Amino acid sequence: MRPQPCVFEFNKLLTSIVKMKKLQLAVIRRGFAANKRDDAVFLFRQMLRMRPQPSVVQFTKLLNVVVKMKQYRVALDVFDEMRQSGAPVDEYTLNIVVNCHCLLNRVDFGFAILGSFFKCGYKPNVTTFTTLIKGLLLGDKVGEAEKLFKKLLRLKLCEPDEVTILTVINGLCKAGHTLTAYDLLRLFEKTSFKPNVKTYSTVIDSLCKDRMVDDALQLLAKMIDKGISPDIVTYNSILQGLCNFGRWKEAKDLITKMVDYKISLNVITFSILVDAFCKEGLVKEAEDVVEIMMQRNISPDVVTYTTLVDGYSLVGQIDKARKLLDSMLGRGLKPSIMSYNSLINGYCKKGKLEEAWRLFLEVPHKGLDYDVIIYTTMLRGLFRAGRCAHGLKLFKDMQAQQLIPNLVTYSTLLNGLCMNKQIGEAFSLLQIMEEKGVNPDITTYGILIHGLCKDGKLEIARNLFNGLPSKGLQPSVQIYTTIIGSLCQEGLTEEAKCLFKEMEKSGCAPDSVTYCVIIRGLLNRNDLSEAKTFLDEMCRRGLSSITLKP
DNA sequence: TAGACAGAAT
Repeated sequence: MRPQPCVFEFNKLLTSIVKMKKLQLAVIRRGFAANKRDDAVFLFRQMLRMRPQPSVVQFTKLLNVVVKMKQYRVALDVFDEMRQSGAPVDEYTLNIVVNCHCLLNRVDFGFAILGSFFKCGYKPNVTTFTTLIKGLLLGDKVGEAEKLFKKLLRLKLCEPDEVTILTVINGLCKAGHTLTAYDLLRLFEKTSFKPNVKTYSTVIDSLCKDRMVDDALQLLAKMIDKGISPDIVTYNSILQGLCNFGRWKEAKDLITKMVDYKISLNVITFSILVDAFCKEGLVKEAEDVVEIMMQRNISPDVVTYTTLVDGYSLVGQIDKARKLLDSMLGRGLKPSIMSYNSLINGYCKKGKLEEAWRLFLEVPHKGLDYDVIIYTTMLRGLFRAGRCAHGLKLFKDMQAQQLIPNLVTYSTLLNGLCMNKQIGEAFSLLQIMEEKGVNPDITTYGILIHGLCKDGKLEIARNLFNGLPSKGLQPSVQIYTTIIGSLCQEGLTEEAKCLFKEMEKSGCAPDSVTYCVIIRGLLNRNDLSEAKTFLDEMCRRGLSSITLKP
């Protein structure tokens, strides 16, 4: 097996900054990656003992390695020990610390470090303030970020640079304020803070992700007008936007254009295409894309293969999914937690629960940490197989592991309970989730309504349904369809027809399933003419009619 | 201190 990233990083650090043979041996003999915090602290203490003492640059490098491994908490622990032991600290070290606090969503602690700057005789610089702005936006504190930015200009605390501008725009986008970011970008165009290609690409990407692909295309035209050439990142964002909304012809044309403009397609470009084909269930085409990229000497990465594993799982080709995942190690790639999730999901869908469970238990032995999603996948699998007690135990286990169940986890669990006719338990759980501050959404209510209807508790389902508007929720097509179907089953076709009309009036367009459900209900009551009216209406609307059993 | 690719709920 190849070295894991953390061991690799530490070894790089050792060879680059710690030249003492004895220390290297000690560290290697001890074995890395047993505990990231301990390893970092151990290395740091060894450095403290070295004579001559390593410089501040070397201590800072150690911190940087820990940060690159995304172990922000560990980096802060090491920093605390550094200070207590009187290790040298400079403005670079302090900026790293500010960044860690921000990435841990504690921008307040980040601001507190400003005091340390002054105490140590340093001045916070443009990096410090840019990092703090990033931290504020990470916590969706848009107003405070704006205030800080203006303060920098007013008090001339530092000169914002290209990174500052990008950080502000990117922070707004990632906090879900794409249109604010867009307006600000247009505003910056008119000032001396000219946005660069990265800044334009960020907004283009965010517009695409927010379903505003046409606006993204317009912004692309505008940046070209201003003489800023889009690069591979810009095009990849647009490509993904087009693929996500089924605009295949434009996606194909974009690729042609990229080739014409001599933009070299990279592993991400191809991964986007693999993903697009897989989501459509076209795994053969996805395989072809992988083949083409290899012919071009572009190696598929963990994401490319994981996407394909997910594609195979989606279409039920579980053996191919397994083989591909197993082949990753041989190719020098370490499957991620997402790779395992996709495969576990595939096994669960195939009903191969034992295999899924075996794989789930293997996760820690692969050097990976469990996350909320993989637990949710496994929970779904267990409940689907009717193993409720096991599922509930796993739900407890995940919380014992400090993993906080989210809306999807609770909804999955509610569905599992409902499908196993444990309606009472489902409602108790609903109360628990609300107490924990997880607010049910329309999907959650859909699950409960569906469960109640399936269990013949139409009255309770209707009450829940009627209460949706007061919760600020608009019933979905599926929910209307569920209730209409249930009414039909009870022979209440008149009521079903009323609800159908009500649904249309509320602006919720019935789909082919809704039509089929009501047509079947009418046929069962031998109301042939009424059924024909609905059938004609359905065809008139261009909805494909799925087979209707007479 | 800088932008683009993958996983869970009816």
